[in-house]
Amino acid sequence: MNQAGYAQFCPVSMAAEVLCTRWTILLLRELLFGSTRFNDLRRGLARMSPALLSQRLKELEAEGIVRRAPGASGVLEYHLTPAGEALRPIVEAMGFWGQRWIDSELSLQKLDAQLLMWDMRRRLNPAPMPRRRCTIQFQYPERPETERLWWLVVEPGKPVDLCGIDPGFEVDLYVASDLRTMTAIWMGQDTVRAALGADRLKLIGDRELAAQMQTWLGLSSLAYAARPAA
Amino acid sequence: MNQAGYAQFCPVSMAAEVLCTRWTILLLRELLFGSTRFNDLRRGLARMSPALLSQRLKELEAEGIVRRAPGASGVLEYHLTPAGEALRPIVEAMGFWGQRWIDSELSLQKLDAQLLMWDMRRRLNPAPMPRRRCTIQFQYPERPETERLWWLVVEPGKPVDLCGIDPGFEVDLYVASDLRTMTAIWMGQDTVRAALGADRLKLIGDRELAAQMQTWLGLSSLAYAARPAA
DNA sequence: CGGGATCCGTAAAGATACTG
DNA sequence: CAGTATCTTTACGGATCCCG
Repeated sequence: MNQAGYAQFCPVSMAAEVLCTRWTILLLRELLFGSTRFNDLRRGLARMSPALLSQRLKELEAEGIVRRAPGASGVLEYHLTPAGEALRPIVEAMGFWGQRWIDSELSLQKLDAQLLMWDMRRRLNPAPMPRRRCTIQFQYPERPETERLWWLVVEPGKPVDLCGIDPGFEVDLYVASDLRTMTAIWMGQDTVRAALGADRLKLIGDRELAAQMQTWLGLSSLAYAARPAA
Repeated sequence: MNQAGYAQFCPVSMAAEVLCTRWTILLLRELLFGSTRFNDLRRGLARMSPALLSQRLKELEAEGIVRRAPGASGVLEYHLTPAGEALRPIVEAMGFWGQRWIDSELSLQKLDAQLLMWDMRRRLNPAPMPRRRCTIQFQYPERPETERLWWLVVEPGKPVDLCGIDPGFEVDLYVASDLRTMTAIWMGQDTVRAALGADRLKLIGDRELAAQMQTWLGLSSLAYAARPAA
């Protein structure tokens, strides 16, 4: 973006020089939503090359938005500084605008199972689930093999685990739908109940877990801006 | 920015595809601040090529953010649609963030007399001025010739006029300073009184007009987010 | 496996000139 | 006034490789 940027003293211009380069807003979204490690960031930014991710992280560090430091385990972690945390209203405002003014059909043409599952892992609410390990398998039968099957493993006291290959545990609940339906539920444009009723979603297994799905699933943090169906 | 964009259903991603291309945020700033014509937009975007400006306007029109139509005088005008007006919180949030977190020294290294004067023309408040035509000349003696002298002509009932060449009227007030000082005043980081006291600003002419300068000058619409001097 | 660096082809943007 | 046309420079994407 730079070769001296826009050369304007206006603070909008100064901010745009920092924020409006390719992938930067999405990288900040991942950091604001809690990812801290290089390869976790990559999971939310599937089509961003690692070279560019590395470059952007360095730029954000130089601009005082990101701090790079080894975490508890000794592995490098990237955290937002106060200046970076202060960007949250901007990223949220962009999300709300997108929800309100972009045709949801356009969004639903850009399905991404990895991004959806990764975001679900992050927002899943274990509170209404049984106090034991629960394994939930998601099936998207129409997708290519690499993104057809996913497992979420929820264990009390541990972070939720997302697997793309069978973790070997007995499955408590099977969730089957097309990826579009699950994405629409996640974005607040559809509901578990409506999708079940219209046969776009099937739940097989633990009755309790199935009944509570709308609750433990949570929703995208941007879902509450959703436009009511036209 | 595109070759299929980011390929993510997330609304932040959808918004970023629209907003985070070079010059787009600054173009929206100009439209949000009230410019409607191609060459007026160019005045606020000095280093943007007309080819790219034309391209961006077409893109924004295709995205439903800008409407292109002939104005009352028959000349083409660009206006924001409701979807475009809804972007105001985002652009404002970026301005506030820039004011709060970018070192003002960095901003003041990107002085731009044309941008400053054009913004002053837009925000000038004629209310405290005499009820007759007033001509104010600004001098930036250290600048290259093309941006050294500016005239603001304020006439009751007419839009404020900005000239880069002598309009020929008798000057009511001469304002002389370095461009940095006037920009800092405009951004709320300095005041007329302080600059006068420190001899960074000189006012010659109508006493009344000079005394009221801080009032009729107005300030950048982003000035109230200014960080107090360290 | 985490965290990158390198190389090369393509796409976007800048500079400048020109036009209906 | 409201843009095109053309040419050069820069940024980005994608594949591959490296190293602790």
